[in-house]
Order: sequence, then structure tokens, then C-alpha cells
Amino acid sequence: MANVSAMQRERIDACKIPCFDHDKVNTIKARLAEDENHLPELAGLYKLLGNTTRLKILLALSTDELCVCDIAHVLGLSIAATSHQLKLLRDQGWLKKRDDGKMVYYRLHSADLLKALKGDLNMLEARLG
Amino acid sequence: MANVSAMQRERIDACKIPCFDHDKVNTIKARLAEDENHLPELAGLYKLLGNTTRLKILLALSTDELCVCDIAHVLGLSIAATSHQLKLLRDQGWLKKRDDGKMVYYRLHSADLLKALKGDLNMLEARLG
DNA sequence: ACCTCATTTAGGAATAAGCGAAAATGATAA
DNA sequence: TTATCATTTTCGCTTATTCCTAAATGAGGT
Repeated sequence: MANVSAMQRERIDACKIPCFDHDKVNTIKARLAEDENHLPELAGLYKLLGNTTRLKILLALSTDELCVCDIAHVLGLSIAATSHQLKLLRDQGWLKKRDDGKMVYYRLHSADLLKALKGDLNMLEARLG
Repeated sequence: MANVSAMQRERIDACKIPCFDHDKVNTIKARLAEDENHLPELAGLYKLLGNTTRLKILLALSTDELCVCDIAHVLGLSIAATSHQLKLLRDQGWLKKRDDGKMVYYRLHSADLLKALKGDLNMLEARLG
């Protein structure tokens, strides 16, 4: 059994959920309140990476910059669709663009990102055995 | 102008997308083919973190294990909804459960995860200034 | 002027997320 | 056994999100 006092282990019938270490929960709620403001942004960061197309873009740009149309070919997408994904990545600081005449070239904003990605990939492969 | 030869810079009318460094694209496609199998899993990993509720769970468990009902209170969700999110996190190896009588306690599977999360949070705060 | 590469906007179709209700599970206590 | 409790799971539903196409626009080049 959990070693909580009767004081702590209250029944709250009001919300219909039994069990409930009142003090502990409040403490944690208070602690989370600090980070809570940044949580949506952090989630947004991960949400962007939770997509194979965008991951492919980042990996494709690992060695060299590419123009939009070449990226489109790598992905097998239309220019418009590709441009949309590139914008999402750019807006969150993953990518930098470089204008060269009519062309636009994209590259990784920092190599650290790639290192992190590769690290995660390796972790994944290790976990799978 | 990009320094690509006329040979490389072909027009592929078949797919209606002009520009196109054929060799470069094929090289990259080949390179991506290796990672491509693991990409959905990697994306799934990030997708799971791209959600404030689940981030909250991970942060809530940073110091101590908690029973499902307490987590539910922290989140302000029903037990069922909470249990569902916990399962998602457990299935991907973020969380461990411990049965104690009728109760079930959840904890982080590894402290490294938390370190990574905190690091990302700090990076985010730094970026915002 | 016209063509080209890229971006943006608007729209919609398909998909997925996320929750609660309720039934099912599994453990404990009477 | 029966009852009760904490949790899990299934189901159905309502949102929300994703991701594309098409069309309009911008910006360069010829």
C-alpha cells in the first residue's frame, strides 16, 4: 500500500474521482505552472518533427543546401506542398533560406540539430536491436 | 547562379517540375533510403511529445512516481483519458508502471529523457530571450 | 512583355486526436 | 462468493489537424 497518511489520502466526492494525494498533487501543479507557458511551444517543436516528410527534408539537407524544386523531387511532392513544409520548418528556426536569382536554396540552420536527429535515430536503432 | 553543369541541370518535363539536379537528387534519395525504414518510428517518437498533456505527464513524474488518479487530477482529465495517454507513453518506452495492490504507479523509464526535455525547454526559453 | 521559380492563400477532403460513457479486467476485502 | 475498487480497454462521437491542389501573387531573369 502507498504510505500516505489519512490526512493526505482524501476522498474527493465532488469530482467523482477517488484516491487522491491532495498535497502531492497541489505541489506538482504548482511546479508545473512555471513551465506551463512554454509547454505549447515545446510541443509545437516536437510536433514539427513528428512527420516523415519534414524529417526527410532535414536529412536531405544534412550535407548540402538544395533548391526547392530539388527538394520537391526528393520528396515526390509538388513545389507548393514542398514550399509549405519548408516554411513550417523555417518558421521554427530549423532552416535558413538563401535567395540566388530566381532560385531559393534551403539549408539547415545549425548542425547541432542534425546531430540530435542522428542521435535519436541511433537510439532508435539500438532500442530495436 | 548555382554551379551545376548542363548535364546535371536537366529539365524533366515528364513530371512537370523544371529545375532539377538529377544526380544530386538521386544521390540524396539513395542516402535517405537507408534511414527511411526507421523514419516513421522516429516521427512517432516526436509525435508523442508534440502534445502538452503528455509533456505535462512527463514533467509531473520528474521527481516521483504517481498513481493514475493523481495524474488525472494534475491534468484535470478523467481517469480513462489519463490512462489512455499513459498507455501511449508506456508503449513507446517513456514510462514504466508498477502494480501495488489495486493501485498502479507510473514513473519515468529513464532520467535521461527528463534531462533531454529540460534541455529543450531551456533552449526554448533562451531562444525567446 | 513574358517566362520561371517560389510563396502565399484559400479551400476542402481525408485522417487522426482526444475525450467520456460504459463494459471489461484484475486485485483485494468482507 | 460477492462486493468494491483502481485501472484498462472498447466504442462512438465530436473536434481538430493534416496535407494536399488550385489559383493568385511576388520577384527575377530574358
